[in-house]
Amino acid sequence: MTVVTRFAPSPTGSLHIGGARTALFNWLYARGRGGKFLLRIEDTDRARSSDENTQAILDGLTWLGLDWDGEPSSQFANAERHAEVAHELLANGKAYKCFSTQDEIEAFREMARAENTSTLFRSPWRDVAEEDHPDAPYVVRIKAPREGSTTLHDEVQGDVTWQNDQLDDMILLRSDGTPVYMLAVVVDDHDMGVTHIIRGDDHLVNAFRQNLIYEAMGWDKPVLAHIPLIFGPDGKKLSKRHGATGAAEYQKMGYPAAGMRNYLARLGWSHGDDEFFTDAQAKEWFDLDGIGKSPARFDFKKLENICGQHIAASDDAALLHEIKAFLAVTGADPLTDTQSHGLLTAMYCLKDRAKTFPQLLEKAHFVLAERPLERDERSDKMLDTVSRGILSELTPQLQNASWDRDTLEGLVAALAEAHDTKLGKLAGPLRAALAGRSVSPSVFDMMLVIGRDETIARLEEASA
RNA sequence: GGUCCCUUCGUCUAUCGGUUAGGACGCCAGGUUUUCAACCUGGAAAGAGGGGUUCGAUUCCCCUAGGGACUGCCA
Repeated sequence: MTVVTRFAPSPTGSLHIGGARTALFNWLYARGRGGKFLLRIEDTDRARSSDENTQAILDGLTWLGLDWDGEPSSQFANAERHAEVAHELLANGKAYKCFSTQDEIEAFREMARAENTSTLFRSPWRDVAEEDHPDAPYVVRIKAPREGSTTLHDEVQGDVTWQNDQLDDMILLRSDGTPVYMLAVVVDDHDMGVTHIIRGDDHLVNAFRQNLIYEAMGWDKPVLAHIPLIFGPDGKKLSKRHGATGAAEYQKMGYPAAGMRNYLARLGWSHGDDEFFTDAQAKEWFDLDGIGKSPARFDFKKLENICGQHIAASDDAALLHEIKAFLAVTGADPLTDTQSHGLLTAMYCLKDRAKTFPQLLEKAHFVLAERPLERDERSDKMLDTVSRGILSELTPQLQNASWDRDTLEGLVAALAEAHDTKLGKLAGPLRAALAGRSVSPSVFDMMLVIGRDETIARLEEASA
């Protein structure tokens, strides 16, 4: 049997970080098994759904590298099919028409709340014969069993048992004939051939409601896996006050997608002691029984650490490509060809010192900037008269030196010795002259990257 | 309120009845060092509480506490 998973976001907002992880789990599960990963936009709430949000979700998934099979489907577009199923249920007596008005139901709930009794609405129309029906608007409700219990097996939560009298006769079709989410999900999942439903555990209770429809239609039930939610650093449900909740925000903060995938995968799932892994390993290792049952808190420190490892392990050209995309989403100026080329050349000494793209770019200033270099305050202080003098001695020596690391190191070391000081004392001013920043790669790496002419030009500029 | 789910170092987690309860991030101390980052060595740090079951419980069961989800003609 081919595995078919799906991610089914509702476009009432952009891609939430929790949703991103749900998508990731579904993607890993399908991709690791040669299965399909489908995307379904649950846009049946016409008032709150928007094309902009749908696009934002697609963009978020694309950024994360979670590619889906086929075209994303629209749940709203399947409304007729959903209604058809409801009518079939109506025809074979598994569902019924309920003429209770919303006001009546609300009045009942208020009373129930006041009396502290169950607010589950029991429709008086459940067993009323067709000929006694009024000519009035009605909703279609499913006939839920009121006795016994139902046990559902969940790959994460284990066996979960629910008393049937806790289930209400949920609405399938609204009084305007449109289908409701609970029906749409089941019909779509069935029609799309979904074999494994991996979703947030806020849907665990819904699984019992949806089970009613599977039972009534006699359909095969998919494997269930309800994964725990992600919390903010304070242990509360992740919300706006925690700062970044949308996937796009992480993209704008400059975290590499591979690092996000790795970190998000480790949040709630584990494979022994493995912390840092590639996509290929994640696909191979990912399994439902490795998913934990308790909610996990989001930890930026660990995210950064993992991201740093991924940046260091990345291919230079791929990194450049991703950095360009990062610049584009933040609205920064695109790199010129010269800058791109320089960044690529310098990548080897940049990528193992940064955890995010902004950090990498900061250290890349020496190769991105052009003369005259504007210096920050700290590096400006480095260039006092004494160090300027020493640097000016270096310039002529560089003129004919062989341009390799050993030679350059030797020259600077000798210069330091001549002035009865250490390399460490010279490195500061040298760095200031070459980068105009106090944070950068090794001074020798910088010289190697920008070359002899530019090095001399910058030194002359600094000692002028 | 009712129903359901969850609970190992600060955080993410390993353990599938017998371990000095392991790893990672973070933190602290020391080392290396050319800034940053990295690296090396060492260290502090956990089974929510209470009952059982068992020769033996972090592990199985129950209760309590805390947290969460659901309880819509939203998804």
